[in-house]
Amino acid sequence: MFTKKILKENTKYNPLEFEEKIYQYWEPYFKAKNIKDKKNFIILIAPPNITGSLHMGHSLENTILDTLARYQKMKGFNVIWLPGIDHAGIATQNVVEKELKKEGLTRFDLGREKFLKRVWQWKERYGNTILEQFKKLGLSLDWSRIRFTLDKKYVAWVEKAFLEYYKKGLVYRSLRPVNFCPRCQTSLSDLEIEYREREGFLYYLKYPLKNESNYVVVATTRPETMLGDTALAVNPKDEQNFELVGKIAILPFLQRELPVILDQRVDPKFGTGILKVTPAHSLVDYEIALRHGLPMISVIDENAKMNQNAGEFQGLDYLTARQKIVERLRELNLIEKIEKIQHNLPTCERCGTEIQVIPSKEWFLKMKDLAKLAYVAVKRNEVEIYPVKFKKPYFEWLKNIYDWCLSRKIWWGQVMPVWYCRNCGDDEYQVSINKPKTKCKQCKKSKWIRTEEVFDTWFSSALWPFAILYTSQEKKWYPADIVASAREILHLWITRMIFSGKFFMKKEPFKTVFIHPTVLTKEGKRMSKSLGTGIDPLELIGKYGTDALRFGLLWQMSAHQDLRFDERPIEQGKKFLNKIWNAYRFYSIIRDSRSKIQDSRDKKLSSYDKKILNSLKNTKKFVDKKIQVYEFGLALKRIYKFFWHELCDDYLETWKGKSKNSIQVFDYVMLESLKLLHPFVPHLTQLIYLILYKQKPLFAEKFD
RNA sequence: GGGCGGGUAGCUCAGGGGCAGAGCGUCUCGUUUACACCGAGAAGGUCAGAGGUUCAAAUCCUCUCCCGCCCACCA
Repeated sequence: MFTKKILKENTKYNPLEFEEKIYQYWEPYFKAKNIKDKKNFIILIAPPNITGSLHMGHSLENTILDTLARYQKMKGFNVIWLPGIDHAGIATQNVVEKELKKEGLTRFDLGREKFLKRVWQWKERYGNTILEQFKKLGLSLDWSRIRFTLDKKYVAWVEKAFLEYYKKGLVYRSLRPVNFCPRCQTSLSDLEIEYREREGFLYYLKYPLKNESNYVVVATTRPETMLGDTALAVNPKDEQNFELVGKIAILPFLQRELPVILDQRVDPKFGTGILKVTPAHSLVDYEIALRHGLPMISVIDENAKMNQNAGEFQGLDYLTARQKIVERLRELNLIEKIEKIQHNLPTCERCGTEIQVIPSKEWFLKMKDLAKLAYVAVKRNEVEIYPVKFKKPYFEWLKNIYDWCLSRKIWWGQVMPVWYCRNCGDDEYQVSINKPKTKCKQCKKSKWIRTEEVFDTWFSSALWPFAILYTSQEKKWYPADIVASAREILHLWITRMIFSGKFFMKKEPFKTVFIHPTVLTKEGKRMSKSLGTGIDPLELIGKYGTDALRFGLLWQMSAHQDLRFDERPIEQGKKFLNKIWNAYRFYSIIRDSRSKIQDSRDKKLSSYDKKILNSLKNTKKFVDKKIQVYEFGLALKRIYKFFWHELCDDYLETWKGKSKNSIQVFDYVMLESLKLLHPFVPHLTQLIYLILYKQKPLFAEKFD
């Protein structure tokens, strides 16, 4: 199929003509299996979202891993690397909701069941798009084992894990203020919130003091939450306001008595240094309330409207209520001043709606002991985080961790194995995978209905390593040797995998975490679709081919430094491919023109032979050293220099005209160079191998 | 606010106490049978600024200025 004719006739190499064919040729050889006498090298993929489309981050991350995979294969390891995708709760639900919106529908019009059917349809149709795009990167993944986080087996793992946590007393249900998106109608974790800078006002409100003609001035951006105030607080170091401590302020409108307390979370420099404590609608205030035993009074509901505790303002939207309250306070002469300020508004990462903090009954996972497991695993180097500078934020996060809110009130996701009593409501519950046979303690009946709450997506992906690697068939594949990840999911994903693995498997899920560089724009800004600063890797593949893209990315990559993306190295890569192509054309011509017998008589090595052999040896040594520390850029640059300048410009030139070089050395150097190039520019080197050498995958060859 | 990193040739970056480097770009020359997606060569730098340590600083220390990334968050 790939004959010498191709090599002879093409003075230029066109990657677009061959790369797809080469990939098809490889696919059967990507199958993962256990091999006797070979040590495994296991790579854990970061499953992309089913809504995703290939971006530079994926491209870099997986190019690094594929290069490593091929390199390790050629070093003699049995490499295992399985593909998978994540159902990505809110992200996916939002995509389908957007689709519905075009038809003038909301998910509530369809109802839960029909909506979920629709999401599954969407998943069947588009869910594998990103994996198809992964193939375009040339990744050596075993496509016969695609895993999905809502596969039957996977779902079973997640349920089992939750049940196990529950039995050990680590799961609890509690009323607690959570971040809530009134549009998505779901609670959100801190990590799903985006702070957007907006112009707003800082209102200085007067709270009269009990039995005094004086008043206290409190600054707030959200006057409507005052109706839920249960205290005022000042910082213990704040001498100016210290005299207020112990006094009682009176809440306007509702006449509630608010004690003035001390708490270190208060910033004495903000506003007047006095904080109004609203435990139901602020996470910081809730923390203060816990410390001081303050009551929690909710005044805003899940639709961002004022509820029955809001007195005369009940039923108003929170913004309208804010206006009304300010108006009324003005009438009462209880506003000192209003200042314009820039502040960061918490918004829903997915839809941009302003977040409301409201109390909600949610399921929590106690983090104290689990955090310790994760902490110790890295402290003892059971898990190596590289570059090491990421250890510090890792430890800090674990030290200051809060309990993890596991439940979500969206529709798309894995439903929790929780049952509520039909008669008595959600205060009576059972945690069980199947419908419980027990009776409700209250009504003594057995009318259980399953909850509609789903798990936080990250709870499910935290189990990814053993859910995909530790199946009956492939038990030996846990733990993995390496996982690569972007910086921003260190806590969201990596940390949670570590304690999950330690808790359930009693063993770390991977030995090494490589936090790879972030791909920035040429101006050094973040690449982002919404900002329009992203560059589509597929376009670049269409323009230069996959090998060139891989070359360009790796060329720019350093293990420690973020990369400002530049297209020129990709162009350079394409030129390099042509150089390689022509070098082997030349080799083929020379090889054909000399008979083996004639040359094998000459066993003495020329100075050129010695020089190139020495250079090859040094290059290999250098490359090996750099790959071990993930310096793929430096490794590639060394190979480039060796091949282009030392091999082509100097050594090959000595084969023109009469040559006293050894043909054995020539053969050896050309084959070893091809192998050395392969992990970096796989398609081209494979093509040459098929033409000039064997009908075999090049990655099955071992380095000499 | 906390943490991390960067500022070296026109551009992208390497180097990390001992003669300032690479690739791309620019300029000059070269159409000899692998490749013009090429070859030979050249120009181009106060290593952000100031101070210090040292026989010696781009490199180590202190400060200043500028740029960025991640996390937290302003009531």
